[in-house]
Amino acid sequence: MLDMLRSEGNRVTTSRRLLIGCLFEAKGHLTAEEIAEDLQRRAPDIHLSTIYRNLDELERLGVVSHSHLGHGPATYHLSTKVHGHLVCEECGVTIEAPDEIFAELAKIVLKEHDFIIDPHHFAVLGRCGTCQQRAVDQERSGEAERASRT
Amino acid sequence: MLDMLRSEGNRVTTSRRLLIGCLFEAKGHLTAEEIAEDLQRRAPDIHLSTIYRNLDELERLGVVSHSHLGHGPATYHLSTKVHGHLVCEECGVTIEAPDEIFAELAKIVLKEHDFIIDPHHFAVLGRCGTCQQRAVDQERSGEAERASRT
DNA sequence: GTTCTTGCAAAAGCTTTGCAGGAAG
DNA sequence: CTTCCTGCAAAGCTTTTGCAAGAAC
Repeated sequence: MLDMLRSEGNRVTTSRRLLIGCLFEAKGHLTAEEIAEDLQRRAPDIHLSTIYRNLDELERLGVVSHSHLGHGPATYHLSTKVHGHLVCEECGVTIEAPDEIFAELAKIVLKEHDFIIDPHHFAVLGRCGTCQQRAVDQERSGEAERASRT
Repeated sequence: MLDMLRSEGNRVTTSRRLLIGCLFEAKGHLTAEEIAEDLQRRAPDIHLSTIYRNLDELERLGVVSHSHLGHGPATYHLSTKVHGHLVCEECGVTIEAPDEIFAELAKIVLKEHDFIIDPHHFAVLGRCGTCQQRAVDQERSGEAERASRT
């Protein structure tokens, strides 16, 4: 990947080496801020703006992608690690979903709208099982309360 | 809807009347800024922050929703008008999609992840037919150029 | 040496908040 | 007359940009 940078006329610098290392090791989804904290442990004066610039560059080269998992900052990861996300609007939990779940949607949308979906860029929001259950429970206790008042 | 506001202890004010009117007439997706321009034609000193506050309030009451159609500002509309969106990452065109296209995805996700999706909040990004075609054409002319150089 | 990168500071874009005066009920 | 709303100004958060000093090649 460093060679790839070089061959495009880009320089191989400390911040880029560390950034790429960080992305390789990363388990999940890192925001620019989180990446900054990580890199700054090894090189304290790497600046956030440098990280944004490097992420942009790597994204242009196609090796990095970002996703939006809800309101709040974007998250970055290697393009090789892309996958879909389900994010609960209530508690914010993020579920990583295999791409197969989008197969049918992709097919329909291509046929009906001549549109190729990229199901990774934006998460699919909704409500997780736990929060559904909580909503049901609250509904029930609300009913009980109303009943007890009569 | 004005009665609904009143019954919740909220006041019916000029800005709220105009805001609701604007949302009823609106064809598509309006950003807060666009709503502001519209209302200010009738009441020049309605402030953007007032609009944000009113939209939040109406959203809390469940009559307004917002969606994110890409990078850039959120768009607001009556909850009765929600629908899915396909947005081209390249040219930005927005296609309104009927909800049926999400039926299969919803079913799978519920079964596999006990998760109820809300397919309206975030658009589905991807590439529209026109931009696909353009990419193919460019690829072809690139090939031609490379060939002519040999 | 030339060109690309960086740190810093500042600004941009969208949205939220504190406050004091004003309107709705 | 009490409570809620509003305009304004300011700040918040994420991301981008201009610039001059510095590093990679």
